[in-house]
Amino acid sequence: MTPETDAKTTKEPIRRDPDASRQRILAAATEMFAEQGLDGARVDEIADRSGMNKRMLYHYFGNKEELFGAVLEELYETICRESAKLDLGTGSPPEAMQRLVDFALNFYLDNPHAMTLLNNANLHKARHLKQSGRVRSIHEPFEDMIKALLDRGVANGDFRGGLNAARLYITIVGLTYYYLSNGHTLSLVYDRNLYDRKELRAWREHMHDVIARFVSADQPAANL
Amino acid sequence: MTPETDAKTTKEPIRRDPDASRQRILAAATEMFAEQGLDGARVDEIADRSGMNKRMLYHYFGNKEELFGAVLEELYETICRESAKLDLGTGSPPEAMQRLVDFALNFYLDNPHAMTLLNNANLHKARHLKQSGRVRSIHEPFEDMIKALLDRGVANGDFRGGLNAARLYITIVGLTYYYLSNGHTLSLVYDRNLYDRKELRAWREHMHDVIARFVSADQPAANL
DNA sequence: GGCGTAAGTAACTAAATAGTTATTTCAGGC
DNA sequence: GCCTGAAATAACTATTTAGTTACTTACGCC
Repeated sequence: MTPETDAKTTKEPIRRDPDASRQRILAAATEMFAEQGLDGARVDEIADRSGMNKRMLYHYFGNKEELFGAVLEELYETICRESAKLDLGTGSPPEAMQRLVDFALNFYLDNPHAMTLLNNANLHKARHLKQSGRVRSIHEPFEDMIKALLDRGVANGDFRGGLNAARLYITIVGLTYYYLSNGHTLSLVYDRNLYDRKELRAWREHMHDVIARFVSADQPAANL
Repeated sequence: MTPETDAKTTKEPIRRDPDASRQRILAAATEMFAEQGLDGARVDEIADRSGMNKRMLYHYFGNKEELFGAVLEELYETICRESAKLDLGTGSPPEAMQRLVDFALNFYLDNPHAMTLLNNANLHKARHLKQSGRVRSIHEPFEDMIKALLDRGVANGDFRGGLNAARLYITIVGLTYYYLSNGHTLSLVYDRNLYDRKELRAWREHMHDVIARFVSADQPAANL
């Protein structure tokens, strides 16, 4: 017999890396919860996909629900990190507004996970996020950036006054989110694939149009 | 002993009513699926809530998935039935457009079930609806009604030309749906209750504003 | 009025599932 | 170098769950 037949002697020591392990579980959980929802996701499969033992999942996160909460928190951090990259202070206000619209659309196109996760959070009335408290503070800088853009546009004469940053943002994301998140049922209703390139490009232009008309300074009425 | 002690003699015959039974199961299932999602809903609880034996659920609908499909089909029928009540042919075009916006908002306010059900349908890429085929034809008359309104508005000089009915409708519902469906997480982000009366009234007005500006005929530019 | 079929019931089952137990193995501080 | 606590494993369990089986009961038709 070769020495290899004895498992104990051949097995090299298992390298430990708590941070990486936690991250791998979180990544696998994000994927699973996004695909199947909170109730549809299986703890055993999350463990399998992460390559970790199921026990570790309980070790790091407590239970399935708390793991879901951790996934949601990480999602908000990602949204925050991505939106921080956006610079709305340069370029003309209308052009910066276009970039804001594109940012929202691109973000949800690149992170389709985000929508199913948020839908699940809302199905459960956001109770997994309520204890976190960080959600609000994470959003604030972004809100401020939009306010500054609106102010700049008004000063410039491009935008009308009295616009509300929060409502504007909800409007932009609403147009993005509903189209992408409900695209499967909408594609059935309208009998065409709303996810194909052409349709997406048309929707992007449509969003630009809706938002531009909404924020633009009122045209001076003729002959008054 | 009174005759009542013998269960057999006291028990009055169980009245049978297949249509009503089917309907009661469907109603209970709609409620459960809306509250908990497809995977979160429990077949036993649907049976309990409907007051029917679980076996009947399989008798009428085959299995849990097909039951969910039936719930979704009924939902589309409800949407169709409700939208048929809407008359967009009377009143001025801008006023009729306001009624269309109000209709969408009121519908989802009155049927919050609809959103969680549709979200679940989309989580599963609408596969429960794909065989149904009826979805598209159900929507058509509504689409035609919006087209007619747009034509009327253009003829009138109230609306600009070249507007697309489907895109307009997706826009209106998008604004409604995202606000209501993601209201729990949004309420956390903005630290106020988006479902309260005042906020809802403000959002309704905001929607009117966005849509009015989107469809309105371009103001004639001054001095040209 | 009786007979076949559809409506309805209760008790069961096999598989799946979240969470545990008991135990071993590594890593870093002293 | 050894000792303690954290990291990791495998096997287990108590429930839950979708779906069934075997049976009974009402209804409509002739």
